Formats: sequence, structure tokens, C-alpha cells
Amino acid sequence: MTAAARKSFHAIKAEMARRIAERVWAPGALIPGEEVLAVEFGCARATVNRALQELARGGVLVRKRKAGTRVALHPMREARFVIPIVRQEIENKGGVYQFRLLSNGVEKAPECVTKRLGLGKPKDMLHVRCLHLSDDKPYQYEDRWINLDAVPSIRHETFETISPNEWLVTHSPFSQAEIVFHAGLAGADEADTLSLDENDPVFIIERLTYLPQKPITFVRMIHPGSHRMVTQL
Amino acid sequence: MTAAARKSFHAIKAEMARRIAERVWAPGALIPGEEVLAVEFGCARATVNRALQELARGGVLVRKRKAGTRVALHPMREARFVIPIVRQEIENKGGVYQFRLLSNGVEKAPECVTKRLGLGKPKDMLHVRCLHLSDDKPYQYEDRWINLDAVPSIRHETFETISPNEWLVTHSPFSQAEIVFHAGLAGADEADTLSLDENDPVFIIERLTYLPQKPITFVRMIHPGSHRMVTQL
DNA sequence: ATCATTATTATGTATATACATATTATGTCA
DNA sequence: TGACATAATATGTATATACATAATAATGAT
Repeated sequence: MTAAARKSFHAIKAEMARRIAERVWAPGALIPGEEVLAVEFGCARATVNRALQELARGGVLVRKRKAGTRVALHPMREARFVIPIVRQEIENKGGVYQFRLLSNGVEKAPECVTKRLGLGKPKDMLHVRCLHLSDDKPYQYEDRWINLDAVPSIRHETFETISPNEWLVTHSPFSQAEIVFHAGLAGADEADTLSLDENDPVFIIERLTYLPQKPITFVRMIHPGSHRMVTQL
Repeated sequence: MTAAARKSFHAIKAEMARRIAERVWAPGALIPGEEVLAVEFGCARATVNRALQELARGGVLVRKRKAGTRVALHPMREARFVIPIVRQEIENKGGVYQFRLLSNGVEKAPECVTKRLGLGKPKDMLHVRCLHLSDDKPYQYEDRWINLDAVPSIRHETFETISPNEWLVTHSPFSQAEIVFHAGLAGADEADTLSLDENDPVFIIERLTYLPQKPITFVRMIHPGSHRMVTQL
């Protein structure tokens, strides 16, 4: 059983997950210490530790020094969504991707934008609007403001062959981001762009990205109401 | 610097994250091997390994045996949303939580529900509808179907003091789930329950949970359009 | 009794070593 | 040249040991 012993931390993790799922270890209960489990599973404490830590990171266990490890009372599970490039998202679904540049130029950003980015008063920013299409049908309307101080080299990009989304992903990293999802109604501009009627429902994703101390971009991505964001866990 | 050396794996991880964020290590580039990095950081290979593995799990690095470790080409970063119990969600925001049971009884589930759960034809399920309020204002309308075969003990629960959401979280684990987010318009029923006008936008979360081989529950959670789902990364 | 100090303890991390495994690079033979 | 076996290599995992750290429990002083 050397082979089995050699991948024991996965096996141990799985076994412990099973005990939690099947209530052998009830929610809130204190589970045995690492040393005890190490003896039970016939392995080193470090191996048990790794399994426990991964489960704790997954939220099903709560660990506290000296207090011990207990099964999470409310397994506040978390869903993970990949934040793909729109093109990939569309192509993964089997659609043919295209995008249209609607406008591209430096403008004075309204206060609602600069405020969200933590920039004080209205200032000149690069404003790019474009439409992403899947099989010639409007898929996402992207309305983006870019902080030229953070990414000066973007100023002269034409976005004729690459979308601003993709340009930023490949040219500008970020260290922090905030993402907001909500529902809304299509305004005149959005309805027109997305071939919807006014007051049709739309699914809105707003994303703010930052480098330490420097806001980079604020983008509103608007999908028709038929859009579904799906995840498994 | 013993203290620093003692928590070096965090420091090493942070330093490597910085190098990736600041393009010292460019996207797609092969980074030095574990041994080399261990020498550079003045620590054991295991320590570097842990830092690298965590970064790889976070998606910013891609590791392959023998081939080495490289910076992810498309840092397809993923957003993580906690899926809290509504009560916690409201209380965390500082609101006073209440809920109202709207209906609770066994009914023949429509085919759209049974189909989504992978149950063949319409069958009797427990149908529970309730409204969650924050500071006396409608916050979420929960419309839930529960598979009695999976959780027979729920049949006689009255849900007078505990919401079905919380009951299921504390009484029935799940191993798999699918979550769908989308935007829609309030129907008559929803508008009435949530104190909205018909055709106001609503934010809809649908969740299906399963045990291996057994669907447990299908729930539609409907929020007023003003609802924001926020995450940082 | 109350508060501050100290001991205890479970988890957290680091290290050296050893071996496993997957994948690439290399060499051999037909 | 091309197919196939073999060596080389970077990562993956396990282990014993040691010490760090945080939180609790026990202890002592006022």
C-alpha cells in the first residue's frame, strides 16, 4: 500500500470530507486533534495538517490554535466564477465572436465614475465603448473608463483588432478588483446598442480594477436579460 | 530575522505575486525552478513549493512536472462569492432580519422544476415560499421545491422559527450545487410580494443542490433590482 | 474576588531528506 | 527517419523534527 500511502493527503481529505458530509462529525463538533488523526490514519501529523488546512480553506472546518478544529456551523460555502475574457466566454459556448468599437476618445469623466475609482474630482480619462457579439447577436455592451495616469501607453491604441478588455488583460495587470452584479432596465442608449426595447431587463456587471495606490479602469458590462451566469460547486 | 524567516512562505508568496503583477515575470514566462528560488529566498524547497502551489491554485501560475512553472497566460482570475444564509447576509449589512412564511405544503411539482433537478416526470414535492426582510423592507423572495425522498424529515417542519434555507443548511448537507444568476422582470406575484411594480427589474439567483445521485432542492431567490452582489479580489 | 502572569496545548510553519510521478529529452535499434 | 525504450528533471508528496504562535487554563499576587 505504498502507492496509497503516497497520496494519502488526498485520501485523508476525502475521508474527512465524507465524515463531515455524512454527519459522522456533526456541525459545530470538535474533531480529534492532528496527532490523534495522524495515528488513526497511520501517517505523519504534517499530512493530516495539510488535509485539515485545505478543508478549512474550503470553509467546511474552522481551526483555532489551542481551541482545536471544529466542523463549521454554517458551511458558508463560496461559489467561484471565472472572469474570462468575453471572447473566450463566447467561443467556449460555441459562438462566433466579433466586436464593434462604438467610440474611443479622451473625455472628462463624470463624477460618478471618478468617485467610484477613488479619484477626487472629474478628470480626463479614456472612454471606450464597444459591443461584443456572439453569432452576430449583441452579447455584451462594454462601457469603459481608463485612468491614463495608470496606463499611459493605451492612449494611442486604436482597438481595431483587439478589444480594450483583451488589451488591458495582456498589457496591464491589476492587484485588486471589485466586481458588482445587479439587474437593471435598459436605457435608450443600451436598448439601441443591444437591440433591445427600452425597459427590457439587463444584467449588469461592473468591475473596478486597481494597482496598489492606482485605480486603472472602471467598466460596465451590460448583457441582455436572457444572459445566464452559471457556476457549479 | 528569525521571525520573518518563520513566516516566510507568506512573504515569498507575496513577493512572487508582486513580481507577477508588476511583470517582472511576464505572462507565459517560465519562472525559476523551486531549488533556484529556494536558494534565492534563503529557505527550503518545501517552503517555496507551498508558496508556488498556492499561487497555482489561485490561477496566476501554471505548473507542470518536468516542464516547470510559468505565469498564467490569461490570468483568468476567478471571483469568489460567499453563499451566505440570507439572515447572515442581512445582519452583516447591519439590517434587522425577519422572515415571513408565505406558503408551505406538498404539491405536484411542475415539469420545469423536476426536469432541472433531473427527476423524470412531475412528482410530489414540498413547496415552500417565504419572504426575507431587512429592516421591515422586502429583501428576498424565496421560492423553494424540496425533494422529499432526499430529506423526508423536513415534511413536518413548520418553518415558524427557522427559514427553510437555514433548516436545510443545518440539517442537510450537499455535495454538488449549480447556481445561476440572471436578470428578469417582476411578475405579478413577485411584484406583490416584494412591494415592487410589475415589470420592475429583479435579480434572480437559482440554486440546485444535490447529494451524489439525489437531487435535494431547487430554489429561486428573487431580489429587487436595487440589490447589489459585490465581491472583491 | 479580580486581575495579571505563567504554563499548557493545538495549530502553524520551516527544514532536511527521501521517494513518487509526470513529462520531456535523449539515445538506440530497426 | 521514425518508433520505442530509457534517462533526466521539475514538481508532488510524505516524514521526523524543531520551533513559533495564539488561545486557553492554571496560578499567583493584590
